[in-house]
Amino acid sequence: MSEERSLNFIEQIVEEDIANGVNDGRVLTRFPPEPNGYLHIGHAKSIVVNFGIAQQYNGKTNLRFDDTNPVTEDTEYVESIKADIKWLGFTWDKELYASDYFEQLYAFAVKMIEKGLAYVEDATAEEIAAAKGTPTTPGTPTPARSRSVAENLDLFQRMRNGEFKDGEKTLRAKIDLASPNMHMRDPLMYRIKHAHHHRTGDKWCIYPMYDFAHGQSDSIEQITHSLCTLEFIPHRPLYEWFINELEIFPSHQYEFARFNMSYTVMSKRKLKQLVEEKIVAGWDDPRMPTLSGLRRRGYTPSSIRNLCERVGLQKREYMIDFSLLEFCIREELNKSANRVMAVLDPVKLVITNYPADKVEILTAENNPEDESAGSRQLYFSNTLYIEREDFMENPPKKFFRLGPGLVVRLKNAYVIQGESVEKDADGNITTIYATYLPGTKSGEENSNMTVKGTIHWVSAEHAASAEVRLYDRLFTSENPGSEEGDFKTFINPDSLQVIRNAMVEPALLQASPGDRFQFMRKGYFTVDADSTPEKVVFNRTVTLKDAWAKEKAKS
RNA sequence: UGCCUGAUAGUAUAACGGUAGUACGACAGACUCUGACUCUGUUUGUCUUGGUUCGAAUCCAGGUCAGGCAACCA
Repeated sequence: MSEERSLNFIEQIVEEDIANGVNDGRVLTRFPPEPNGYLHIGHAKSIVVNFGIAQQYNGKTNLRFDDTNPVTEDTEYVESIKADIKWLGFTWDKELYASDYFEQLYAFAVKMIEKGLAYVEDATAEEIAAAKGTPTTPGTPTPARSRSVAENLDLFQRMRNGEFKDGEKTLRAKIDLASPNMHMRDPLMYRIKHAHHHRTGDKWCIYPMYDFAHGQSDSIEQITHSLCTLEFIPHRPLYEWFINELEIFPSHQYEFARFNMSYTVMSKRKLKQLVEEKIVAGWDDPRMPTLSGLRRRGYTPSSIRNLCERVGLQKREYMIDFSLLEFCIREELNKSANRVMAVLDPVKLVITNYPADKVEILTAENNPEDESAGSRQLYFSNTLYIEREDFMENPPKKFFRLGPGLVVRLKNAYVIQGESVEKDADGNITTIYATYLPGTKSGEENSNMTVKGTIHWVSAEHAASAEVRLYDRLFTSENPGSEEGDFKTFINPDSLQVIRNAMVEPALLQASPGDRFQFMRKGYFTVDADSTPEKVVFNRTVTLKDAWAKEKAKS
């Protein structure tokens, strides 16, 4: 067979661990989203990594919601996250919540206090920050740092009891105020929030911080390889310090570079802003990089998985070209999507030498890339709609379409020759007149005559009207998140164009939401959930590559 | 200024001391009843300076550049 794909650095670590009998060769990963927003394509990368590694090495993956901050989290997000993971094609072993461990985490905190490694702080956020020093100057202890174990135990119990207001007290680890790693300068373990939690309700008014919940949850679940993104590297010493001092199962953290893509933003905060300020229609707006948005746009789960795998896994930061995502979906849809004809910007074409009352039924193959896709029937008559841009009155040399005297093939039908046009008062073409060449119908004796161009069409009398939504990139800047100022100033004003009266093959009236088609010469489209029996709505997933557009752009 | 990461064509990735290869993009051409698909070809790269070695993208040292870290966010 072909040579093996080389192992990425995580696979190397896992294989080494298995070879050395670490955890008896057991592999258990976890995907730990915070339920405070919808999953995006960056999360897909993390899902593919975490679930993929486990699958590869006979392991399992837990889905664990990192729900330690009640004010931002909600069950709406829990449900969407679960749906998106399933859609991507992955199955988790256990569905878990960090909030399931609150009692255990509380006991861990008590243990830290008893060991003299945690204390209740009285200082405000500002005072704590000031006393932390700077990266180059050590911090200074607050008076609370020298409290007795007994007093800390009592105070922490009273924090839990609700005797203090938000922010009045915190629990801090007692580590090293002079550490060059700021995360080791007595980090917060617990804070007071009198807030309703989406799962524990009003049971708790103190909640653990990420650093005193994540690693401990990993350990409780006996996660073997805790895979996260680069920004958690400075947290690793703390992750290990807590596990070590708590003397609990030694999970290990490994970090990989997060997924970035050009012409979009990936931060949940920014995506949320787009939704809340109604710049997009919702989390599943087809322009959003969310999984629900990509789904509605027509992207397949396999195209997204494929993209994640192509990108690989490494520690250096990167920015993926939008064009790679487009390549992945085109590659798949080219093989699987049935071809149909849809005229997005219709202009009437009358064939003057074809009988006005005649209707022919022609046969068209559904997918030249897949014989098993079969064929369908098309109505042909003397009055058609063709694409306005497929006709030019004064065409340049390389224009292989219709014009006065120019010959072109109507896909699956006859060869025609352009004759004349009719215009309205403003000079816009209202009707194009042409003649057809008898015997040139697809399959007939003269059908092999060579013609430079082929255009798509629909029979005017038989066509159905449809709404088509053309999407383009949401931002005009390659990296809007890193630009100076408000990222919203780089919104692409033309990211959505709605066509209310496209003319399509009548059979498309029967299509269901989620169905995918190639509109010949135009792109790949999917049926939107907004469709009704009277009006089908199509979203453009991606255009076809367009050599003519490039040719035009040159001049 | 402290600590931590990292650096291979435009983008992304491979080569694990022995010919710098692949994909996407771009460009040129062939084919075409989709200016699609497919096929062929072209272009462009090891951050830098030293060192080790018969031999360095790879090992070592210095430098440069980029990113991260001083939330009661995760």
